[in-house]
Amino acid sequence: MTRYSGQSRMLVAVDCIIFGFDGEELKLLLIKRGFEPQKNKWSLMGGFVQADESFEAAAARVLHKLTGLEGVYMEQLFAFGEPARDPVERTVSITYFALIDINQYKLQINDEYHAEWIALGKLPDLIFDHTEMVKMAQEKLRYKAAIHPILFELLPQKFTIPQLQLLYEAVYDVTFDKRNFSRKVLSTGLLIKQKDKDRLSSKRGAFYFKLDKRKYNAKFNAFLNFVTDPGNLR
Amino acid sequence: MTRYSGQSRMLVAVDCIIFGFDGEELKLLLIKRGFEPQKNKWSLMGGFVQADESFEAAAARVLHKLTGLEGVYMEQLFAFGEPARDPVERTVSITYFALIDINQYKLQINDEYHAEWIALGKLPDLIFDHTEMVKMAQEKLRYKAAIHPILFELLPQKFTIPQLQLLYEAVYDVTFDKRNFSRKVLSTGLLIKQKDKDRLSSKRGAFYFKLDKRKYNAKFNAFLNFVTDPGNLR
DNA sequence: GCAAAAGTGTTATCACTACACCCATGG
DNA sequence: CCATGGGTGTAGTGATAACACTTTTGC
Repeated sequence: MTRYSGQSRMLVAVDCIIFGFDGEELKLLLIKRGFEPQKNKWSLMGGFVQADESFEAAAARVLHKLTGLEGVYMEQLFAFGEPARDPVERTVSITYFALIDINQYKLQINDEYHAEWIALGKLPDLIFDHTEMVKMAQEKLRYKAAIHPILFELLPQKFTIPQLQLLYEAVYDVTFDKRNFSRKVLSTGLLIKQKDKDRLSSKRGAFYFKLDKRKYNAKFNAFLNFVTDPGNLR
Repeated sequence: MTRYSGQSRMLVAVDCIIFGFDGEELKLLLIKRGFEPQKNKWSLMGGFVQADESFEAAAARVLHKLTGLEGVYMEQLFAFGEPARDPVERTVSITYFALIDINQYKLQINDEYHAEWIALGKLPDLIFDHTEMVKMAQEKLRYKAAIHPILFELLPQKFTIPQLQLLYEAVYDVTFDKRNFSRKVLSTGLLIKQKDKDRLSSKRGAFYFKLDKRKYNAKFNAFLNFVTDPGNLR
């Protein structure tokens, strides 16, 4: 037996929802689509899965092609498969969301795509069902970050507690009490205080911290209940 | 433009991980695969996605064909796409997990498939990557049920609190204190006490409860923290 | 009348919230 | 010397966990 007979075959693509944080806002890395249909419309970065390629490999390849980065935090989000989602022909999209340190990709590695960081609050119309994908990715980010310490993936290796707080506040669109916030993060034991300070954002300067990678891996599942009511979870 | 050129097209299937609870154990509804390769090996119920069919529709169709049921709780689990996962030809599998009231399908609607309920602890070898799918489904069930009241989907409309407790204990493989358990479930306000009792499982009899459907929908996202440490979440 | 499961209440501990002041520094 | 953001402590409240006895009834 070499083939299943009488079944239809479809194109399979991956699309990447790439999050970054610039210290103020959550942003997405979007591109201008390079081919028809909808050429030059805003779009997620994506690509077709090759015949001998896994989804993860395809997503990593696509992300690398755009940013030059490897080893990025990525997670499968959802498989989109409405029959008419791509008007050209039936194409299934396996979506991945990625969290990257925005400082690792401020310069355009590859300007073939005209990529830009765009704040989540100011998204343009996107092609096909990409807006729905983004919405789902944002919900999943909120959901997951309430339970697991994934937001560190959006920060540089060395970061301050006020920076971390700004990030959580941007993700959930709330404000936290800084005393309670710092107590809570520090009580996880995931942070290692550094000797040096960030002197850019204040006169006094704020101590840098690093993630304790060992504990991060060990406690990834124990970091429950970070945000009490993260809104619309799913 | 009528086709994307130079890309390979793949078969797309859905596979259903169908959970049931018989009052003692969590079980899966498995079938004996009806065609080559691996004919007569244990397998999840699945089928190819048709040219004009969405994934959800395909999963619902497959579930209905096996059980005769409609309107079942289903959720997309994960897209499996390793190039060699099906030795015949490249086939992508979009998996769905379903929670059904086992009493709705005790009789074989369709014995074309030789379906059987098999306890999670006693699973046979399954074809392809179906064992991995089951493992992931079980993890997701634990994860999600710790946060949302989905386990009610596994019970009949009328159920008792001791039954519900047995279900949670089976899902997490732990035991709970019955006083704390009943206080906690009742405090959600999701349950409506009935006038009649279940007299089968004890001499005294236990009151039946029903789900308050309105509150269930409203509080679906507020049912956090049911289980304190549900083990390996992801 | 006894075995078997249902049902219920109290106390101690822990985690979370709210809230206000001092510190270090660059200008 | 003052404006700016960094850093810390306490008290009140609510949720959770541990724990034992009484009730009902079929046999």
